[in-house]
Amino acid sequence: MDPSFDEFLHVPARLSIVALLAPAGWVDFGFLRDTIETSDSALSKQVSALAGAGYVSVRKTQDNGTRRTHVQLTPEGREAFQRHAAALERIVEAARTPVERVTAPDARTR
Amino acid sequence: MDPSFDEFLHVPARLSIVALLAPAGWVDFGFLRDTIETSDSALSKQVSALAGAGYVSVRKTQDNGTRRTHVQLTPEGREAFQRHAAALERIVEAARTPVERVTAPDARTR
DNA sequence: TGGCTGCTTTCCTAAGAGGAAAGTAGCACC
DNA sequence: GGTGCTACTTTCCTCTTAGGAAAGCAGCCA
Repeated sequence: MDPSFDEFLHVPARLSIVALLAPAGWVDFGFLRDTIETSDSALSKQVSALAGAGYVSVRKTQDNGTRRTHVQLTPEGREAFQRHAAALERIVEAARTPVERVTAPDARTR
Repeated sequence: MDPSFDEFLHVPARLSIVALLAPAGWVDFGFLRDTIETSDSALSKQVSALAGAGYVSVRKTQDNGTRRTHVQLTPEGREAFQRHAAALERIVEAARTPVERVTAPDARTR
């Protein structure tokens, strides 16, 4: 398989997080959770996993009273996502290009 | 999540099979197995799964001596794939479009 | 009848995802 | 300074699923 196909990023939960982060800067946890419609625990685990992979960085802030956690893609995370996105586009694109080596089972078929 | 995002098709093993079938007609089992570099058993299971979902049809042929199994996308399989591919493109595209609602943790951060 | 090819099925193990609920850190409030 | 609250985080557990290995099977040839 295409080496830039990133199985780790490919899982839906992770793909949606990273895709949402890609065009943004720091995004807060609650917004992420509500937008991708997941639970605190599921999101927290995925964010840790992404942070562990070096794909996102996490920052805690305190704006008088409210404490929030923000997440941002790291440069490596962005690159990984771009590579994976490119791999996906190649797949989708290849799927549009008729290929040879098709063994048509014709006549004496059953 | 986008309703046309097809989790069943999204798994890499299935995605590669379907993407390979998309531009082709009948493709034979051995070619499929060698191209996507998987095992007989893994491929057989995925093909059954896809057939069970109505996404592919399977045909056995016998050309004097050699017996082969061929697989083809069904119209539903093709549509499902196109929908999923479109969902992927929307994700990748959305990732390029800057989004509002980004909570920037600036100054008093830590 | 036995062997071979080309899948198919079974058996098993291991990974991983997510729900539920308990845990925790920092701050506000009294 | 203890209590509560908010905003996550971690643990525990269960369930699903993928794939390797190997046994099974069907058709055909010799």
